[in-house]
Amino acid sequence: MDSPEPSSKSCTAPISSSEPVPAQDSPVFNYISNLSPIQPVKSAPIVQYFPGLNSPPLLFTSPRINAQSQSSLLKRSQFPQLSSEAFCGKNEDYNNVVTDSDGTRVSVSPPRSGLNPFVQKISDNSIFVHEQSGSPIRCVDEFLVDVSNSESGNPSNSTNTSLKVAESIPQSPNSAGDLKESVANIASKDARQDEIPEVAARVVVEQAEQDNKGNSSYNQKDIGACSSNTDPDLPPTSLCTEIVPYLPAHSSSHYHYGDRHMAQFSRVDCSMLDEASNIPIESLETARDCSNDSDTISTMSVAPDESIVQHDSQTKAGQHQSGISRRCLQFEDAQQKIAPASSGSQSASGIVSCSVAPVSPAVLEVVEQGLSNRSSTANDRPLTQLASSSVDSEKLTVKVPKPSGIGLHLNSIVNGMEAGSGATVSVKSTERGNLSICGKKLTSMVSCHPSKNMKNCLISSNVVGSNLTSGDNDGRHESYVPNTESVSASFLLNNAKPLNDTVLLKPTEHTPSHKRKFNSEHIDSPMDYNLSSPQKKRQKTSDGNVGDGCKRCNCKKTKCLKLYCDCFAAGVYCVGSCTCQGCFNRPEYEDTVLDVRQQIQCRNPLAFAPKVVQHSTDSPTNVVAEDGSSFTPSSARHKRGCNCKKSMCLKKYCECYQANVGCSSGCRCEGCKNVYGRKEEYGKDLVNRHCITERLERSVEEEVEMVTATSGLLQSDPRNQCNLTPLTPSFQCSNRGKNASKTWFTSGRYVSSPESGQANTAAYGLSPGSPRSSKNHDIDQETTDDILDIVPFDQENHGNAKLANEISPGFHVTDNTDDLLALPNSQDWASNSDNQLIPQTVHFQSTPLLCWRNSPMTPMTQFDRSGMNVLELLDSNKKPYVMEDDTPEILKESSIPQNGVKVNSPNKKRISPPHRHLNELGATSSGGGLKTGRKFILRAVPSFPPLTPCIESKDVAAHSTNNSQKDSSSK
DNA sequence: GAGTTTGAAACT
DNA sequence: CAGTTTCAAACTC
Repeated sequence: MDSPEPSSKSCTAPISSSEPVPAQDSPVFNYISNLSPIQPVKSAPIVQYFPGLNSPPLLFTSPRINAQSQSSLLKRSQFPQLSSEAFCGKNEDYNNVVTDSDGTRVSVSPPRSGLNPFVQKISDNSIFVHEQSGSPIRCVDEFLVDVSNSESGNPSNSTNTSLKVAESIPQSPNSAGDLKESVANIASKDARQDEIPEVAARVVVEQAEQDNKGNSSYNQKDIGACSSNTDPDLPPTSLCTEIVPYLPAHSSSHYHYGDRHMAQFSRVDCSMLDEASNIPIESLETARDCSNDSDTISTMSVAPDESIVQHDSQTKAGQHQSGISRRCLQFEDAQQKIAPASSGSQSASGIVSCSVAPVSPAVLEVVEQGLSNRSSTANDRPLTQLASSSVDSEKLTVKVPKPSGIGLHLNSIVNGMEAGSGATVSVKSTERGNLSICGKKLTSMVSCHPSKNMKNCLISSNVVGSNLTSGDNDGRHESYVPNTESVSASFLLNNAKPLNDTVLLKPTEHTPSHKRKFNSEHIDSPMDYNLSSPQKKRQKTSDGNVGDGCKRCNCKKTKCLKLYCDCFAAGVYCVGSCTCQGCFNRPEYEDTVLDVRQQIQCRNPLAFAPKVVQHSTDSPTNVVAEDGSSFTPSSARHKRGCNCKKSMCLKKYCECYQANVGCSSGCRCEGCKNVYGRKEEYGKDLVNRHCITERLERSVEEEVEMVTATSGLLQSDPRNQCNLTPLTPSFQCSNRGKNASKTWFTSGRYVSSPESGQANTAAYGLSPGSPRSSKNHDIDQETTDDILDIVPFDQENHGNAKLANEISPGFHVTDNTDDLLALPNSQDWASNSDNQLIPQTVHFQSTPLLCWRNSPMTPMTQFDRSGMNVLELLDSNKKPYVMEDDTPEILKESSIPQNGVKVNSPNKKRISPPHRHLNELGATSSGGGLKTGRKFILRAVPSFPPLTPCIESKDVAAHSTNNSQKDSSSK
C-alpha cells in the first residue's frame, strides 16, 4: 500500500520497498511469480520500515550527523514551536513517513544518525545531551506518533505525541493529517499548556487526561523547565539532573549494550524530551547546550530502531524495534519501577509501547506515574494517552501473560514476575500491564509469543532508564542508572509495575502522591525512606514487588550499595518503601552510588546487565510462535543460570524461576523442576526447534527445487534465468514458509550480520551507495519482500544467531563468510544436491536463522548475484557441503556479528578462495566459499544496478537455477 | 514478626 | 577457579 512511497524514498533502503515494486515491474518477475507459487509478499508498510531503518545513511552517518539529528531532534522536540514542519520534512526525507495500511503514517525514522555509539558522556550536561539526543530519536518516534496523531486528525492529540500515538494506534489509523498541522496544533497547545504550573509530570498526566477528553493542555513549560531544571516546581531532582548522573554511569557501565542501550536510553530521554518537546524550545535548547558536549549520536543511531518500533506498533515494525530495543533491558525494570517516577524513561517505554499500539494500560499507567513523578511530562503524555486509549490497565495486564523479565535484573524481574503468571488482573496485573504491553510489542515485533514475549517486549520497549525516578515513597524508584545495557526494556515490562495500579488510569492523581522529586529533594532522606512505612514495603513485599512493582529492599549491612540490594542491582534508588538501613542508595548519594556501581562494573561489566535475556533461541522461537507456540517456553533464559541445590528451581530462590524463565544449559541447578522450563528440556526445545527449522527448510528446498525446475528454461542464460527465476528460493521459502519462515528469514538476515545493525543495515542497503549495499539491497529486497517484517536489529541478529545455535545445536552462526559457507545447513542442502546455488538461498529459507546468521546476506547475495559465478565455482560440490560442514562450526560461534559485518562489508571482495579450494576444502573450507561468494557478489552488484530487488532476486534465482543445473550436471 | 532456609554476591 | 563467607530475600512457623 504505502510501500510505494517508502520504496521510492527507500532507494537507499532498497530492501523492503524496492523489492516488490521492481520485481513486479519486471516482466520476468511476473513470469516467475506466475510460475512459482511463491509470492513476494511483504506489506509495503513493513518494507517501508526497513528502508527507513536500514537506511544506510543512518548507519553510516557520522556522529556529526547525529549531532545534526540531535539538533533536529531538538527542533523536533520543539516541534510545536520550531519547525515542526521542517522536522516533519526531515523525517519524510528519511522516508520515515510511510503510511500504513491503516492509513496511519508510519515514520521510519531515519537514521539520522548514525550510528554513533553512544557517547559516553560524562558530564551531567552530557547526559542531558543524551536526553536531548535521545529526544531526537524520540522525536522521530514522536514524530511518527505525531504523524499518526496528525493522521488521526486530532491536534490535541498531537500534543501528546506518544499518547496520541497509542491512541491513534489502537484507533488506528488515521489520518493523514499533516504532521505539520499536528505540530502546529501541538505548539498551540503547548502555548496553552503554559498555563499549568504544576509539576510537569503531573501536567503530563493531566494532559493525558485532557487529551483523553480531547483537551490537550499540555504544559510544555513545565516540561521544559524540568528539562532545563529551570522549573522551580520541579525539584532539583528534575530529570535533567538525575539523568545526568545516571547516564554517565550507564554509558560507562553499559557500554556494551551501549549503542543499543544508549539508544534506548536516549530514546527514553528523547521521549521525555520529545514529550517535553512540547516544552519550550528554549528549555530544549538549554538541554542541547548541555548535551551538545555529549554525542547525541548514540541516540541517533538508535532512532531508526525507534522508528521501527513505532512502525511495529502499528504494524510489524515492532519486531525490529524489539530487536533494537532488546538490547536494553535491565534498567527498564528499574525504570519501570521508576517509571512512575521517571517519566523520561518511562515515556520512552511508553512510547515504544505506544508504538506497539495497543499499549497496555498498565504501561500507560506506569508511564503516567513516571510522568507524574517526573518532569518528563512528555513521557507522561504518551502514557496518559496510551492509558486513555487503552484505558483499563487491568485489561492490559491481563493480556500480559508473564512478566518475564527478560533483560531485567532479577530484581526488577521479580517484581514483574511475580505475576509470573501474569495474567492476574490485580495490581500485579497492572504491573504486568507493562509487561503485557511489552508482550504486545513483542507480539508485534515477533508476532509470536505474547506471554514470554514480555522479554521481547521489554526489549523493544527499552525504557531508558534514565530517569526515572520515581520513586516515591510509594516505592517508586528512581533509576540512576539507566544502564543502557540493561536497558531496561525488560525492566519496564516487568516492573511496569503498577505503579499505581489504580492510578494508572489516572496519572494525575498519582502524580501528586507519587511524584517524587528526583533528587535528594524529593527523596526523603534516605533514612526516611527507610523509615518510610514498613507497611508499604510489606505491601510490596507481599507480592514481592512493591506496589509499584518495584522491589523494596531490606538491606541491613550493605548500605544498599551491593548487588545484594535489589534496588541497587536494578539501578534504582531506594525508596521510601524500602526498609533498608543506612541506605546510601539514594539520590543524595548519587556520587557514591555511581562510584560503587562503577567499581562493581569494573569487577563485572555485566553486573548490572539484565540477568534474564531472551535467548537467541527465543527470538526464533518467537518467530516460530507465529507458527506455533512451541517455542514459547524458551523465550528467555537467565544469563548466568541458577545454581539451585535444594529449591529445585521451584521457588523464588531460583533466579530463573523468579524471572519466570526456564532453566537452561547454563544452569547448574540440581534436580531442576523449573515449571518454566527444565534445564534438561532446554536442549530438547532446541532440538525441536531445530527440527522445525529443518522442516521448514526442507519445504523451502522443495519449493526451491520446484522453482528451479520451472526456471530451468532460463538456465541457458544465467542472468536470464535469474530474471526468470525471480523467485529466489529465499522468496519461495519465505513465501512458503509461513510467516514464521519469513520471520526466520528476516531474523536470519539480520542475524547474519548481527553484529551490528550496521552490518545488517549495510547489508540491507543501509549503504545503498556501496555496491555491496546494492547487493544487499537485492537480497534485502528479496528478503524484505518476504521478510519485510523482519527485524533488522542487532538483537534479533544476536538472537537469531543464538537461536540458530540453540535451535540447531549444530549450527552456530558466524559472520564470517567462511561460516556462511558452512552455514547453510549443509545436510539439508546436501540432500538437495541439485541446487547448490539454491542452497544458499535455501539456506535462508530453510534455516533462515542459521543461514542468515552464518552468512548473513552476503553469502546469499553472493550466490545470488554472482549467482552464476559462484555457482560455477562452487558449483556442484561445495556449496552444499560447505554449508554443511561449516554449519556446525559456525553454530558454535554466535558471535556472528563480526563475521557478519565483514561479510557485509563491501570490501569483502576479499577474495573468494579458488573454487577449487572450496571444492577441495569442501565443507570445511567454509571461508573460501564465502569469500568467493563475496567476490561474486561484488561482481554481480556492479552488473546489477542497485536496483530493484526484483532483479536481484531474479539473479539469485538464476544463480540458484544455474547452480542447481551445474550441480546436477556435475553430479 | 521472628526465625530458618536458600542461593547469589562477595570475598579469599 | 574453587571454596568460603556474607548477605538479603524467600520462606516457614
